[in-house]
Amino acid sequence: MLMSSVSIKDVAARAGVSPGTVSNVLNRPEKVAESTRVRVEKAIRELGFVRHGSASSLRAGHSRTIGLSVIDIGNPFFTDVAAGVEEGASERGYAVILGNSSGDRFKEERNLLVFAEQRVRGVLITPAGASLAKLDQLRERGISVVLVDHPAERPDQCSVAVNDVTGGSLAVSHLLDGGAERIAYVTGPLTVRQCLDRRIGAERALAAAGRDPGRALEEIATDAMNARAGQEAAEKMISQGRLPDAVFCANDLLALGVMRALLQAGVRVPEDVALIGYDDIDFASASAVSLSSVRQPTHRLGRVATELLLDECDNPESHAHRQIMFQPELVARESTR
Amino acid sequence: MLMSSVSIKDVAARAGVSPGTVSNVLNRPEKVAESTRVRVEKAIRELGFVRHGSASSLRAGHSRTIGLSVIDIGNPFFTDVAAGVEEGASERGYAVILGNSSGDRFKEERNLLVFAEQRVRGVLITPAGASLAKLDQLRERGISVVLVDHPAERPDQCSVAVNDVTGGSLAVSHLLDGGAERIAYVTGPLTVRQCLDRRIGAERALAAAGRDPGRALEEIATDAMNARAGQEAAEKMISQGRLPDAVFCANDLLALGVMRALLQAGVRVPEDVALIGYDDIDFASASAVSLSSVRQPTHRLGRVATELLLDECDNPESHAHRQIMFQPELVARESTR
DNA sequence: ATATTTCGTTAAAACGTTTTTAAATGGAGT
DNA sequence: ACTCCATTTAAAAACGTTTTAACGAAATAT
Repeated sequence: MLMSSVSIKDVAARAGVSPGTVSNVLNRPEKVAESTRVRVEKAIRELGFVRHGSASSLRAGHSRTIGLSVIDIGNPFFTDVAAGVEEGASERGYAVILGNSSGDRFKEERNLLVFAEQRVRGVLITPAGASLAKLDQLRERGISVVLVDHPAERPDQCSVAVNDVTGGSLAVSHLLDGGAERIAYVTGPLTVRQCLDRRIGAERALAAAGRDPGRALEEIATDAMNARAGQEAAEKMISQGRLPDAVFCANDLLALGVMRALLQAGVRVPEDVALIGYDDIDFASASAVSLSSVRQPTHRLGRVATELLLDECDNPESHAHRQIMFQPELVARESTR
Repeated sequence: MLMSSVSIKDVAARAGVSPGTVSNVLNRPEKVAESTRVRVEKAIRELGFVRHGSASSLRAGHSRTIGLSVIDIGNPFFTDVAAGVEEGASERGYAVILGNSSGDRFKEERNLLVFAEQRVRGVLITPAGASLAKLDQLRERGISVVLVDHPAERPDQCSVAVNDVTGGSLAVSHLLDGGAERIAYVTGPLTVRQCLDRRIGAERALAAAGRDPGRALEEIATDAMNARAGQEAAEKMISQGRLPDAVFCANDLLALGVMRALLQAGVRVPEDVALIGYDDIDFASASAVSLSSVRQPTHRLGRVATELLLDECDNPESHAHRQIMFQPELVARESTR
């Protein structure tokens, strides 16, 4: 039984070298003679030595952790992103500190504070509140930041996003192709950039088809972007008796909720009302009527963001800031046949 | 613009006190006089001081982070657990380091190593490999461990789980009530305890109904527990032309895959084949035919596990190890009508 | 008045690494 | 044998905090 902590000194003593040499074995193995290296490695194994990350990052000035702040860990979209991040980070030996902001600006700031205290190497964030100023404070502290699913406003920062205007256009063009006249847009708060951009895309598609966005598009904003909110929105539409020809939802969770409410009320999808969501989460194709959606390269989003971040951390001077914009893709299924 | 790092010394200088006093303000505010406290707090605010977590935990001997290792972050079951964990941890000022083992023993051990390096205060883990010995090594290092969704074998460790034997019984009894004669059990690897326990429960239900488990229950094991694996399993059943009356799946993801394959092949659910899953993930009720399932208190699982862990960390001597076992609950929907 | 306690504060020593500087070692060239 | 250089190791100084023991001053008791 190895008690509490065995330090680099114990390893050094056992291997008959100095602590500095052990450190070199750990961090610059090429600098140390083969024979001593194997001796040290043997001692490390025998003593079960584990490097003390705090001591290491205290002295080195930076840790091997990154912070990830997402808006809703319960949403498969963010889960996929998180999986991509975890994959990319762990491959390069970085640990991921997870923060869930729940779209709450206050919680988001608390996450950033925790990240700052932990002296994370960098932060990946899908910004929820207007905390862009806080992010600059992080940068001033030497913590790199990459925006995820949010295009950077300035050229001196990295970001990874998907073109939501295009996505909104794709969705609504598709509905128009199917013959829709009156379209409802069920969305989360319009302060959320994604929701706003997708609406802009929707309006462009309408305009391009010669329709008047003011008349053809009705907007129903909810306070959350989950299935419950979608269901409630649809129930309200139904009880008011003003059903549109088609519904475009700002994400799949909303759409699944809308679908549930419609089917329960005996409204046929897509015959009475066509329905399209956004994100193409795994479950979209398994729903009652398989759900048309707009697919985003979610996992890649997380992966690429992580690679960008770690590149910025590891090669600070050669690093060129990039704003990457992926393109979404229409996935037509039964709900818009 | 505040350059790099302002330390406790800078704060001390500004407030005209010693560094030790600043530390006291941070950690034992009651020990320091009101007047100096406000003076120090003012200096902290003005300088934008953020405590250096690494230095702090180096000296104090423990950090304010916990590690969470889950089997599949893409599975809503684990996502819910993770959300519960994040909630409980952040409320008490702890950061969560996320590790995804993907059911891979090797990745799991790598996660534990990262946790050990970060000197996390404790670890929450849904064990994937047979790394129980590794967990004892962590305990010897003074890192508390709470098993999540896995009952502890020994009384000196904490665990939080849901009774899977009961759950398996509930599911199969329900299928038998619906008139099923031949039942298929679509499961992940039987080395996964949950899968095994649920089968044991299934067999008990059969025995209790006077059936011969050897005849009435056919087992189809897959290598993963996601929708794709379920779909493939069902496709194989269909192509072999040996369809059972009912299918019990070890989780909802498998069940959704099975449902997709069945419906695509023109098999009616539940008329031709009844279907029940496990976990009652959000999407179960939104699927093509709403899915019957066995509900687990997922979010609570994560929350309670975190509370147990932090209690053990904060009150090491008064802490009593507990093995908490929740009871699952049957949720009957269309797929078993 | 002095002795004792209490309270608030400080100085200094850790914590376990990394990094820098200096020293030791050994081999080649003179 | 001697210098010179290259390679490898040793020693010591940081990094920013927490903590212990000691201290002075004020408050209370003798």
